Amino acid sequence: MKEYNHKEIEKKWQKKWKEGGVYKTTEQKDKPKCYVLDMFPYPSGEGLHVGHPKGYIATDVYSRFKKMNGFNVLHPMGWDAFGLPAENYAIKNKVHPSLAVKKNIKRFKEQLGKIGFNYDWEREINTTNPEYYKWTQWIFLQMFKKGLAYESNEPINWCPKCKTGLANEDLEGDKCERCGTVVEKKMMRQWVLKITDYADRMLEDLENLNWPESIKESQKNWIGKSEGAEIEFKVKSSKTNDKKNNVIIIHGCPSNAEKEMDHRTRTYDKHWQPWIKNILEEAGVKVELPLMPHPWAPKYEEHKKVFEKLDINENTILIGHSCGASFLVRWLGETGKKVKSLIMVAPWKDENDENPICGEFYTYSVNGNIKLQVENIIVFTSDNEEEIGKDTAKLFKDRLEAKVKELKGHGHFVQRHMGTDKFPELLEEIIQTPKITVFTTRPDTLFGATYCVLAPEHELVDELKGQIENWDEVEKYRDEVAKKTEIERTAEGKEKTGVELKGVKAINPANNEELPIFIADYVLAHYGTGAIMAVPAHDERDFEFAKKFGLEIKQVIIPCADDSKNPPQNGLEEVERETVIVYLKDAETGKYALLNWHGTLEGITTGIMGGIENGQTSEEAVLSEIEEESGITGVTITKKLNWITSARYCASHKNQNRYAIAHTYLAEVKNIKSQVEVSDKEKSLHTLVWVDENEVSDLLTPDHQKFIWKQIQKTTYLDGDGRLVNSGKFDGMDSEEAKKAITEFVGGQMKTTYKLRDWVFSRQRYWGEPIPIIHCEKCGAVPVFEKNLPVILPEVESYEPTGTGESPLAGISEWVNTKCPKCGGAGKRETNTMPQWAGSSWYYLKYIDSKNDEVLVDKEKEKYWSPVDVYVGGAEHATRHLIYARFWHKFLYDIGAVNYKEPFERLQHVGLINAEDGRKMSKRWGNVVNPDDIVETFGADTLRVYEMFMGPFSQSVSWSTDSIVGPRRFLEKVWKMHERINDQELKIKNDDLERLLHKTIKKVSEDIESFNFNTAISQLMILVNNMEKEAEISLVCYSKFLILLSPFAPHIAEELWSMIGNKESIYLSLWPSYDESLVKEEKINFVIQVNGKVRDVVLVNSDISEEDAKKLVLENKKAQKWIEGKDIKKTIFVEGRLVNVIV
RNA sequence: GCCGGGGUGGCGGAAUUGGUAGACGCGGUAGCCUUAGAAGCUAUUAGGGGUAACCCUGUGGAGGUUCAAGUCCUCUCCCCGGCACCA
Repeated sequence: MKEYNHKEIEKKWQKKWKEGGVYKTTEQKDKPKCYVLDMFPYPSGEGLHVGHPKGYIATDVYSRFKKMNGFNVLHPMGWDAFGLPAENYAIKNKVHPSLAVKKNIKRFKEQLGKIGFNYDWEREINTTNPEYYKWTQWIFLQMFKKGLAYESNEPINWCPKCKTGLANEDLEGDKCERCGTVVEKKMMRQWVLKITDYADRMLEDLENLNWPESIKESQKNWIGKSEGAEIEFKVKSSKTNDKKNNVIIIHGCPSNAEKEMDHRTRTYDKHWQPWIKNILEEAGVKVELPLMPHPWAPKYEEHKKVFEKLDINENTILIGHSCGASFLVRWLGETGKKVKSLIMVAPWKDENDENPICGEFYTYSVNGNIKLQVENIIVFTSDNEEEIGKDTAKLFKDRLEAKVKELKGHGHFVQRHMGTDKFPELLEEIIQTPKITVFTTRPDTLFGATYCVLAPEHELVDELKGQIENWDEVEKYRDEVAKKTEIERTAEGKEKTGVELKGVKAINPANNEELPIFIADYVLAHYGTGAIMAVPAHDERDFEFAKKFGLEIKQVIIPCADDSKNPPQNGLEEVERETVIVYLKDAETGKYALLNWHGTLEGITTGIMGGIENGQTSEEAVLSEIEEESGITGVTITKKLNWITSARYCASHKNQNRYAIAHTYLAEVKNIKSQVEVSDKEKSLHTLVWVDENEVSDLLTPDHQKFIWKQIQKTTYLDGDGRLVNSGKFDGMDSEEAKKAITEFVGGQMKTTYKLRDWVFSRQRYWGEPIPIIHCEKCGAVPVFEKNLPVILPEVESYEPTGTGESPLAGISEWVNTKCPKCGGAGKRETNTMPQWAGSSWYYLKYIDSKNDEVLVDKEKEKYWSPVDVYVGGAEHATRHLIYARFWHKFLYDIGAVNYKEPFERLQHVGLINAEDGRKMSKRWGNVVNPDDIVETFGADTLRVYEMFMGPFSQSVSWSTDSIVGPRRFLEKVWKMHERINDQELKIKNDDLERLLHKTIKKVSEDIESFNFNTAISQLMILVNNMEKEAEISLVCYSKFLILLSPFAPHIAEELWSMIGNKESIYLSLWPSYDESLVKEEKINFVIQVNGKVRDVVLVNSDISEEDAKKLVLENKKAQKWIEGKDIKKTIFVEGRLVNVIV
């Protein structure tokens, strides 16, 4: 028998497989399919190291296994060759990227070829082929057409070394993920994809994917959904408002004019006009409310004289009520006077109204043919349908609406009777109050907001410039912040900084309190609304800021802990109690007094505590409780805790649940001698103990007391839910309920916010897909006609980045200058290219139909092969490739290009292989192991088995050339065993071996399915070790074993397979099945325990009955030794496993 | 800080999901074979005690539940990965 010569065997079979075309994808539609996919590599110049193939070996094993189990298998490979790595390599080595890529691909393919993969190379794709990127461009165009690709001018991440803009996903902290350079913010026109539109769906569909939990978490985190509310805070200025607008109110004709008029002031106090005048004047608006002549019988001619004397100009807002409104319309129509706004309040009366005075509106506007020079018209129609009749009201409203549209083209209608006391729309129009819109996830804490913070960049700051008294200081701070990088701004543990905007205040809409406004860099401009309400009592960051700036901290949530030892019982009445808890310190020893409770509360340890009696202050309650429970007097209260806490528990002696609100104190006593006698009753309830400070937390038993103790030591904010306090009518409400209630109360909006930002999609580099857009002066950004795709990446003399923010493509005028596809005029091509992630966002679809030039992918084929059944790759793609690809896929689903909502059904992480020194394999460290060398020395099969055997597949491990001999020895054994095959003997003689074979088939099958390759191989080794002991090995057993081995070591398996007389490739044979009855052991090692300790192990039939087992124990000498002379209390029997005797 | 995954011999790692802890492999030790080495083969290899039969201890640490805990619960320490002033 010849030696195991791996070189010869591997070379021979690799050639035969290629020539025989065994790995060509089969597509019989009646068979189930299995799409097994690797994350395709970018072909770097360094070639493969030994870590790269690990994932490819796994997919190879898996797909071979599936193939032999009757599946049509799709297992393709391709190249992700656009992007910075290839381009930088090309620049460094002074070759054109396309040449470099070609060369690198060739080298990669050679290296992969030596390992013996079953890839179907007929479906190979390359993202840099025009036939491929035609479709990448096509997808972009579809997105553009759906409004998902847009141009934007925002500060983006600019890497000064790579000289290109980067998406958020391309950063590691504040550094470029590629080169480690700190990125800058740079304003730049860029293409952006609206990935945020898909945030919710990507989040939702994550649930059903068979993906590692860690990746799902990362994606959830990255998408960062949080639900909260947007709430508006009005800004009040202490300076008089310098608004240019003046308001003139023209009252109507009160139904009872003479009676209602205050004859002394000659105004109508009971009407809304003086009220609104007050509000507006308080807000700094100049208001006139002229008294019109003959209020009880108004006449237009009289009004006209008054109008002419008023200061009505283009900044004027006119408010007319009833006939006042009608006269104004007529007057404006007649004079053509320009005004800013006309607000008509209930200018009603139908045209048949016999009162000619109020009919003016109809005469001169609805029925007349006039033009008004008014910027904005607002009409409040009456909703008092009873008064004017339903039909009339509707008719009137419809006509009025039509008329105003005709007059101005816009204007809006609010159906509201003016007798009510709220008309915010009206006031908004006039006052134009600046507002801070904040985003919060905790609207329940609104009453605890004690200041507001804007991001320094917030545009409201500019708007308020005139009102801010310390503008110099504000500007200085903004400059400082602008200079910092994101990381410097957000570094943890950094002292909070900020500047108050003096002269302006925010109004808390919940309680109308005036709050100071700050700008501070702890508030980020790009998240939420760029503004927050600060609730220092319940938010860590606000708390720190408030402490530093000495701002008010106001508790509005009482945290509540249900006592786990004594939880509230369902169905019992809940009684609220005000209580005190005090932690008393002995000033001399530093120890604290705690109570160990007795009776029904046995086992409970607390601080000194008790209820506050009627008429007592809480301080008095503290002193009296200490005296009653400990007898100690002369106590000084040293601190009242800022926070009120609470607990719910069951007071079983009173048959009630209690909600105890606890005021907490620290107290100290200097001389414990001055004691009074503790009553017997108190003594029977508890014992006082003194303990060290660091023991207190461990000893306290009720959860909320532990919590309080922690709060005492931290003196910090309270996060979490609870009941509301200091919150007006919401006091006592649970925070969860209050979130909605308070948001509604202040007219806020429930709102969902995401951390995910839109995808910055343009790169200012050469080596990428050209963005298929033409810019035309007339038509703007125009898509290239689909029939003109692909837009070929032109040859260029210098492909190095320009650094000016323009791609090298911008320099090729003959390429840039083209015709606008829309108008035929002069147009310029978009010169930015797509990022590296573009081509990889959909490549898995092209494998399905790689040669199709008509469509992206044939839908029928896609329906058969999609989704990818198993996708194998590194965890580093969690928040880039895997988010982008899901986004594109969902988009393609929406436009009907694909059949399924998700691209990758199951995802498996491949753990990295580090170098022997534990570091990453890298040229830099000189610790790279080249697979070519391993294949040369040990063989591809050994490499494959070793990499699968190293450890759990998803875990990273260090390479060890020493350990590789194990798998090699294993294959040698397999090889040598061939000598002992008895090909006459078809049956396995040895029953045990047959059972082991079936067990092995089962285990290996299950383990490959679940990617536990290491244990599958270990089981194969066990089988081989046992087969080795046999003098003769049956052909059946050996054949089945070879099939089990073949996914891992295809070359040696194929060679031995043919040596035992098979003509067809082992790849085409059927995976063996196992007999369930043979998987179970016939005899088992049955464990005999005494008191839970193993005392003996005996070989018995696996179906031993409980009675036999018990007998067995009594007969067992070793067990008897432990049982003798003792009573058997209990015997536990576990079927097929053990018997345990308790004595 | 938050989220996720871990911690088992000298090393990589198994453990039927609560039932013999250390499978399989590397390494080590002793022996066989050999002129010698390599390879191979045999035995042994968690730690401690004992001539031995055998006994005790043991899965980062401390408690707990259970007849029985690497596995479940509570607290705690350490390592790896992700996110990080996200309101």
